[in-house]
Amino acid sequence: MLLSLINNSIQDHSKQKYASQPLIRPYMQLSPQHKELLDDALERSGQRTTKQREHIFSLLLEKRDHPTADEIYARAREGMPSISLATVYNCLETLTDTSLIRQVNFEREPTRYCPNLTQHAHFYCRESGEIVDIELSEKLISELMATLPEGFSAQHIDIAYDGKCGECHD
Amino acid sequence: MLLSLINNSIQDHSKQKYASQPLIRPYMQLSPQHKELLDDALERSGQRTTKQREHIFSLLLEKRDHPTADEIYARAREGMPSISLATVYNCLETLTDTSLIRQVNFEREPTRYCPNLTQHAHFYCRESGEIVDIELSEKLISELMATLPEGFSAQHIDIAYDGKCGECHD
DNA sequence: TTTTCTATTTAGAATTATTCTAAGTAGGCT
DNA sequence: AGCCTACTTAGAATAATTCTAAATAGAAAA
Repeated sequence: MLLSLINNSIQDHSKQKYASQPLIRPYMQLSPQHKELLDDALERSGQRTTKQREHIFSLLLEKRDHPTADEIYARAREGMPSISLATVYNCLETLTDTSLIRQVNFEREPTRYCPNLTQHAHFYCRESGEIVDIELSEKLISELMATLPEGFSAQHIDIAYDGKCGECHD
Repeated sequence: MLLSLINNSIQDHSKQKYASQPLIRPYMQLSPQHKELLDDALERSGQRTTKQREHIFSLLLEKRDHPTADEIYARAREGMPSISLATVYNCLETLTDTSLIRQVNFEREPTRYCPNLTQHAHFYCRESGEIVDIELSEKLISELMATLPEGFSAQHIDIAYDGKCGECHD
């Protein structure tokens, strides 16, 4: 299971036709587990699984950084040159709405996308621009919830640190 | 001291000239304490105190919600009809840079401005749109800091809850 | 299979918050 | 009084995102 997730990013070109066309990066390297996850989530909300949605989802799972829509668009075109930016936005919206990925915002910078669905915060390094996931303990989350006034209930807490990451320290 | 802050919002029209013009809301209701705070902060960073900057600052202190630039622009024009939106943006930037106010962002919505400089989180009510300051204990802040990996240091933590506020609960 | 029907994709226009530009203004300093 | 620079102003420019309308795809019906 763990292995299959890691192998996500390793491609098998062996089944491709002998290329008379220049070799392009094939799309859809989704593991069966992730494919099922995607299909189920889309079906549950009455939407179709499309090549574009699979492609975008697989890109996000493969390279686990926090790309913007533009960056995803650039990566997506490598394996699917005809995809449009509007479709990238549409797919990202669909994946977000079906809780397969989440959006991450820093100040008013372009929205970034993240396939890590565990409760976690983000650390933004001002030096390198790097964004790092910070796991949060259940205890900390419940303390944060307990801080709310009587009668308030939160569906979500968004926590963003900014400063200097380990790499960028003297 | 506390009284003078509260009285901020109460206007004294008595010193105005007998109006041959329609009476407009005068600007600059800054208490001496806040005036000094503003003057000092601006002077320290080599900038001037202007009518516009005083006006914007006083508006933010007077009504302690979390207005957007547009809302501030609308309020500002009541007492200063000739002010421009660009100036509102400029003033807000200056006040932010001199740490007299802070910016608050939710998702990619328009930036909001907040004169509360204590360490606090924001609660955004999806029902009423209300934004409420949530005070955070020192203990909680240091626990959040302690959660960071070795070698990381944060200048700032941005915490935004969203859900239903007390008013909007059944 | 062929047809039908609706969801999806696409290109490009539109929107919107914010920043930039260049010209005018104000007010402290010689 | 005149100069100098910071500030304000109106409007143009920018950039991320959403909208629009036409083309496409692929599931379901016939």
